[in-house]
Amino acid sequence: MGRPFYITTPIYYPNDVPHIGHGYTTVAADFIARYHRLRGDDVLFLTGTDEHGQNIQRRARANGQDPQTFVDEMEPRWREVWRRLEISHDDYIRTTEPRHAAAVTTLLQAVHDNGRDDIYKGTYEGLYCVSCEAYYTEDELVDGMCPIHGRPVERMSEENYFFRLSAYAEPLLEHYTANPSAVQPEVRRNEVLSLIRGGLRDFSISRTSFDWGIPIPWDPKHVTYVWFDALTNYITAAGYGTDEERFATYWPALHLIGKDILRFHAVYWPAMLMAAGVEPPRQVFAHGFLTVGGKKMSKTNATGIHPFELIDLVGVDAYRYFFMREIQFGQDGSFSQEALEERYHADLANGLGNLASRVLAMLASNTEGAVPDANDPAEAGKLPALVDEVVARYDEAMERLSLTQALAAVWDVVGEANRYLVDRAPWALAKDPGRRGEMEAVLYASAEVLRILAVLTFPIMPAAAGKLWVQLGMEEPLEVQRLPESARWGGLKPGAQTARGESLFPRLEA
RNA sequence: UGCGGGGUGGAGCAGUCCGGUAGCUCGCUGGGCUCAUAACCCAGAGGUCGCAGGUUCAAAUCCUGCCCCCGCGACCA
Repeated sequence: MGRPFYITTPIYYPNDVPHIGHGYTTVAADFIARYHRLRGDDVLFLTGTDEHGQNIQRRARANGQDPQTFVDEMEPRWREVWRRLEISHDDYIRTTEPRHAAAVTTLLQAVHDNGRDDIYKGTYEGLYCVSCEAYYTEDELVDGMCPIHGRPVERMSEENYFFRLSAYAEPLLEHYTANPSAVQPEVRRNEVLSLIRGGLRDFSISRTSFDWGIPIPWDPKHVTYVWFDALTNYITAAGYGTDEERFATYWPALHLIGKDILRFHAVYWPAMLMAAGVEPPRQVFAHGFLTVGGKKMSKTNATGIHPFELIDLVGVDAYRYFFMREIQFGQDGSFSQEALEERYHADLANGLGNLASRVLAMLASNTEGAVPDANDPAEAGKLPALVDEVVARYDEAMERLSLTQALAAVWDVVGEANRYLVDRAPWALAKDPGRRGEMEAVLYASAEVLRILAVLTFPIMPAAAGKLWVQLGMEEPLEVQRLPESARWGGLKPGAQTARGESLFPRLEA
């Protein structure tokens, strides 16, 4: 097994409707995970659902269901989305699983017992609706009334356990000073540092006002509240509290998140782990948000687009490619169907797809589809050197999570391959029997570059890369290819039988 | 009011940290090619880098002030 690499997405709320924002995070994580597998790393890629809390309990009740039945019914919609987006997670966690209760219990107990009194009893105050048996925040109220029952809420207080976050400002600052890459990109790191310097308040980690959650081990009248439950999923899946060997192998993780939950991942979470004597995450990377029509995507302004709408339009490969290529990973970016279609045509149909089409067509008409025995890098123009350089740039960009740059590098090869064809004009060479050898060398180089492109695009476009791989007559599965070996010039075997097959990216009909 | 992001050719963006010929994609104009998904290749037009000062031999890039747009302060990536 190779070097361990653990990557996570946030866990999603079962009752949310999946939209392209959720898809964005998860596709990015999948791209990174697949890339690391291509490098030969021992990857653990985790996603899942966050199924506890008063919100779930409230909604289940409104549905006349018990919470477990409710989440059991809602949760499969998420797996369906991930299945259609070709998400290759190795593990899928539901916070209602027994292994998660075990990890949360172990973590809480470890913090509780750390000898520094980091968990203590305090009083929580809030606005309470007796009918819902739940607290609301000021903003959730409608005209000062409970949004569900329309009845007045009461200011109530209850005893809660609190986590002494305030004690961790210094340790966190030290950690982030010693590990500048632990929060990225740079803007987010600065944000976190100023947040910490601005002072940290202890936060409440338990509730007695509802019971849909994991009991506090030393005081089971209390259930664990939000963050101590949700964030812990990342170590649960790595084996914390159940499989120490697995945990030692994979932890610490790279957490991919949206910038909205930065504070919890970069402040609360590492502090919780420090308090329990567990190593903080290796890196928290917060990407930007998608905007639609200049506005942040949200349910309220009806800009929440379901991934299936777009998959049906351009296919899953183009879907995945578009978001990673169009939007500088880490920054906000706008989505529009026009941009999606434009990039589909420019990069995929006219770019890679058409390149494959012209090369395979020339092989079909000139060598009956067989790869000519004519590997001669000297006849391959700039391609072999460019491929080497691009693979290096690709690696370097992926390491920095500059996903957009990594893809741009790969498309430099597509551009050069198209120029190479015009330059060497194999269709003209084919008319001159005396230049048969030269034509074969050019066709070999053209097909070889396609083979390498299939390897490089596999992490972002697994289905299309696989199709191209088969069209090139490759026998070994694409899944077992490894970088950098598989990107070395000359891997295409003479005599292999290529086939034109269907277009990789047919033009969209207007 | 507070915090954060942004204002660069028609559109969308990179470059700003570590000053020194303003770059990419799309679109547009002209030409080439005809293997290919009316695709591909070449050339060209088009920008006083939000505004005003300042520092400097030199500023999109550093400093000061101002204007405009957007997001956050919601258990929505």
